[in-house]
Amino acid sequence: MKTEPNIMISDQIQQALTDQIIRGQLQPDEKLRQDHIAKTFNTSHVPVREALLRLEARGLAVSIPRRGVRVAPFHPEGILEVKAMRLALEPVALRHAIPKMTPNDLNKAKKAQRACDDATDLISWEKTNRQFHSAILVTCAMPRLLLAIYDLQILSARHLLETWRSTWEERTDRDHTAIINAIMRKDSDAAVSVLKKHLQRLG
Amino acid sequence: MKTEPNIMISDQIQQALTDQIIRGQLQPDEKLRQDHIAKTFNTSHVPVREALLRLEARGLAVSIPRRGVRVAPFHPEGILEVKAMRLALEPVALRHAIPKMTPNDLNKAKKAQRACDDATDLISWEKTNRQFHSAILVTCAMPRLLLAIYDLQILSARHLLETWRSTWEERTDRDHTAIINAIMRKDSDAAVSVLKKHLQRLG
DNA sequence: CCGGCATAAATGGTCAACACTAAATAGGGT
DNA sequence: ACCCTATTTAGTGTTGACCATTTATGCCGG
Repeated sequence: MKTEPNIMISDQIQQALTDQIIRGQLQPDEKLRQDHIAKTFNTSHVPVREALLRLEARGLAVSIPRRGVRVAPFHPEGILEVKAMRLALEPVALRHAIPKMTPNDLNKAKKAQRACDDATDLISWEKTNRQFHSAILVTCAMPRLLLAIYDLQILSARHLLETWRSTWEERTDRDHTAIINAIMRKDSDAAVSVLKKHLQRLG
Repeated sequence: MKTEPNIMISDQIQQALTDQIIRGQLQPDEKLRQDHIAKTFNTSHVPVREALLRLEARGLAVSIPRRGVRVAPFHPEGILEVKAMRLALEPVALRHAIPKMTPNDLNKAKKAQRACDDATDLISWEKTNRQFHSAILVTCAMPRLLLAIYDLQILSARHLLETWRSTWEERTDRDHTAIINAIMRKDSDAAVSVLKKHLQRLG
């Protein structure tokens, strides 16, 4: 009885690197050298290659063959693009999710909302915020769509943490409560419309 | 003077495998064993691993750690999901593309349209059809969005070739001409609306 | 004949060493 | 001093071997 998932080293490396990139510990355009990273994880550089490959696929890094991988830079157009894609995809997920939501699902969403409002620092707020946005969508049961949205949210998070690094203040998000309320009324149109406004406000 | 692109073996392997998966030469759920593939490409299995990893990220394969990679199966829900995502994303790209289109871009789109109508067999039609759908969107200049759409179109193509394997007949696509006409009038609303109907018809 | 167990083969993940390329450094001519 | 070229250095991409785990095979008792 020991079905541990993700024993693959490259997964752990990927996870660690995404965190570091999101939080700005690895800065845009910084070189990601395979054997250096390999040393810090006590592995060879092959699993690192795989992790970097996946980071690239997810838009967190850019690679030039034979010339190495770098942390993806911020382009204003890139941010706009991510926003446009979230604006297109998240409403689809939400519309599919709302009719399927059980009371249990709703409770989880409410819990995520509270955790988000209770956050006292920027990085824990960002994390709980992402969890809230996922919580209201998971019920749609569309794995590919959810994965795409997840990656876009990661990209947004990076931008968010960068721009609000020091200007963040504790607050309760009225949009979130409005969305929850609309979901409780099973009013998809209202929920989607609030979500759209909410997404447009960021950035 | 020899700037050959794609010097990485894994890229070639990835390309070859996507083609084979799309065309059904590799069937759903078929096992993709690393060193077998490696032998057919005269390489070791590490570049194959990388190719498979990317196939998985693009939704063409599924992998279970320590248990290997298989060609992604067809799920009806999966098809629906891809359709919903294209329906959400392609209109965004089209709306951004139309205002930026130069006469040159338009000509390329028309050329792609003609090539598509002139296709005499299913697989060449599928290819030109995809090229048409890309041609009307590239001008939006949103690389991440275009990449996402590209992958979704690949997924659609697989389903398309599978379902129409023998029931395909030569024809001219009226939707395509309607879209082109709307683009020529710079009528984004009309173009998007035709595109949506067009995408809904497939599947 | 069947099911379960032990053993063998196959396959996946990792590693250390190699080949080759691009960048860094040093040298030499003007 | 400067620019151009040679040589060193660092880093990427690939290989073949290695170990661990999974899957197939064969054996045994029932």
